[in-house]
Amino acid sequence: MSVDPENSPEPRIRIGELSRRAGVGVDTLRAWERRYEVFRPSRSPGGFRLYGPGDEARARRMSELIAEGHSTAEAARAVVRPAGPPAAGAPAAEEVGPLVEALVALDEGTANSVLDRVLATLSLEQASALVILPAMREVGSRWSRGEIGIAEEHFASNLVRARLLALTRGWGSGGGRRALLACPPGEKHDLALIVFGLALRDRGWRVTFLGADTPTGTIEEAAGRLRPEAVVVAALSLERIEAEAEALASLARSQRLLLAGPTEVTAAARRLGAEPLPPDAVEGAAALDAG
Amino acid sequence: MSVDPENSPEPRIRIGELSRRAGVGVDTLRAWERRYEVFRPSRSPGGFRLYGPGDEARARRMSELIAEGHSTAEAARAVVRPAGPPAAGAPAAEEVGPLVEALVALDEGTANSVLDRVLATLSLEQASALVILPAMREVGSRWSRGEIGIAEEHFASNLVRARLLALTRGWGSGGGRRALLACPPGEKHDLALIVFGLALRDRGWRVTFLGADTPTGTIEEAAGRLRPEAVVVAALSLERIEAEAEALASLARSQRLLLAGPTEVTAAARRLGAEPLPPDAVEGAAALDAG
DNA sequence: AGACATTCGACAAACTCTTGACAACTGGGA
DNA sequence: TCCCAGTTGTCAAGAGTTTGTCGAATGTCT
Repeated sequence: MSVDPENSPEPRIRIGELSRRAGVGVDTLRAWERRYEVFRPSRSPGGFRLYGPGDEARARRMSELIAEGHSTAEAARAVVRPAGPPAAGAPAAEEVGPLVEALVALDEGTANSVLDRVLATLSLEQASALVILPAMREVGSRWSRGEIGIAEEHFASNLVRARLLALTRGWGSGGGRRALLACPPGEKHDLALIVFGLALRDRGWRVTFLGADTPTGTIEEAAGRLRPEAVVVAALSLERIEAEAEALASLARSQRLLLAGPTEVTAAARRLGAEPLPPDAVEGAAALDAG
Repeated sequence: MSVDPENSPEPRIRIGELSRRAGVGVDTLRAWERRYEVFRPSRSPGGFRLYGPGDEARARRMSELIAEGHSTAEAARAVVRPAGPPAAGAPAAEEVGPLVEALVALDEGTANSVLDRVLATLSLEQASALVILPAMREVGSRWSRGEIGIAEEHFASNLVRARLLALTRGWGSGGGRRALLACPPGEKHDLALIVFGLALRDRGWRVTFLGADTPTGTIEEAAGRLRPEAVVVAALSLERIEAEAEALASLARSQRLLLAGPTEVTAAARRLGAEPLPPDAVEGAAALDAG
């Protein structure tokens, strides 16, 4: 799952500017590309390299790793590899703090560069599981502790939602198995559900997304028309499920229904005739795909 | 919105005046037009270029992007939403129907291709005003007539929101005047507000977006911290405003508050100490920028 | 009349391209 | 300790690209 910078509205930069921003010489940048394929810049009509948003992050990360004593080849391997378990957990977790700080400070620029770096370094699934969703959970708990206002929570959700939704182009097309995704009435947190959808998409599924706050009856109607292989309903709090228990049970009789969310939510699944999904969105997608 | 700049009552200026206002040489302006089609000025009977209000913003934004280190060509790519055939009003309106049909059929592929075509043909402002927002209004009214369910409405909002949010990258950065945008509690339709924010961004503003369903008190807190030049609150129904009348009036005492929405909403503005904005999102942005 | 505009072609400064090379450094092995 | 091989940042040369600016001849506006 990669974003191609060609069609991005974001203007690209040439090698000199990248050099200034990242603090790496132009010759070095070209050498890294030639020798390790760290970058794959697009080209201007005349052949000039044009770098996208993630490239500055990659160059910075290279410098960082080299400064920490790794060889250039090693750094390149760490930066270029889309997914890599070795030692990816620790450094990724370090991004959570800065991301949270930027979000609660309503600082769009910083938040976006952290996200650029994270999405450039990690696979989408890792980025979501290790950084983005933990950061949003932290924002949520700061709000429930009264440390920040709803404004900050809204700002953070909207910014992160924008980044994630940008990756959803075409997730409803193709020939794979189809899943219908929605949050029950009253549930406004759809970020984890988006991540879930993206993870499913990566596994070849077709995703139809109804989003937050969707009445159970209309989920059932839509399911009747689309005939998905699975209907996934996600909620953060048990109340939303309890309030709709009857309608969900009815839905479960006509569709394969899966419940996602914290353990108290999924615990209610069997009683309603639904299947529980692991609390982690990415794990959940894997489980659904496997089952 | 001034769809057809030819007939707009807006003052039209010649190249020298634009050069002075935007701080860009006349030769440079002509070169940008010739080489990148950044402008499409109309002409006087004698052949003089006549520029509209958006052109100054475009020129300014070009300078800004170039100062940030982007090449002129890339700045141009980011600034031009390739304007389609002149007088594109009629053909554009023809896209509304197919878009609505695709959306209510939960057909992501078709909906996205219509949007692709529309965004490739028209400026963002035209696409919003002539196609996207009308289509969403049509979806909304079909729902209120009971012809479609909330599922379709949700699907449509989410798909369109994803496309629009993808264009918001960086709208909070830069050096322009800052605006704080939010919908009042209970108001869930933020699409027009996003369009409004994008139109402001095109005019050089910085946008901080709190989104749907934001308590007035937290708007006030955020405004206290960000000190924006304008706070814009948008609602589709008067009820949302009335329910928050007192809080909004209080907000209007400490901030420059503008109300956007249908006429019955903006009619309530003056009573609350706020300023009304035109119902059309793009016109509204132009008005705020001009005032 | 005089300020302001138009087009077209052209130029030069700043930047970037590729290829190939080289010197400084590293980490062993003899 | 010396030497070798691999690694890596930097440089050079010559060609090509990008882009602001200019000149010249001509036309428009008030």
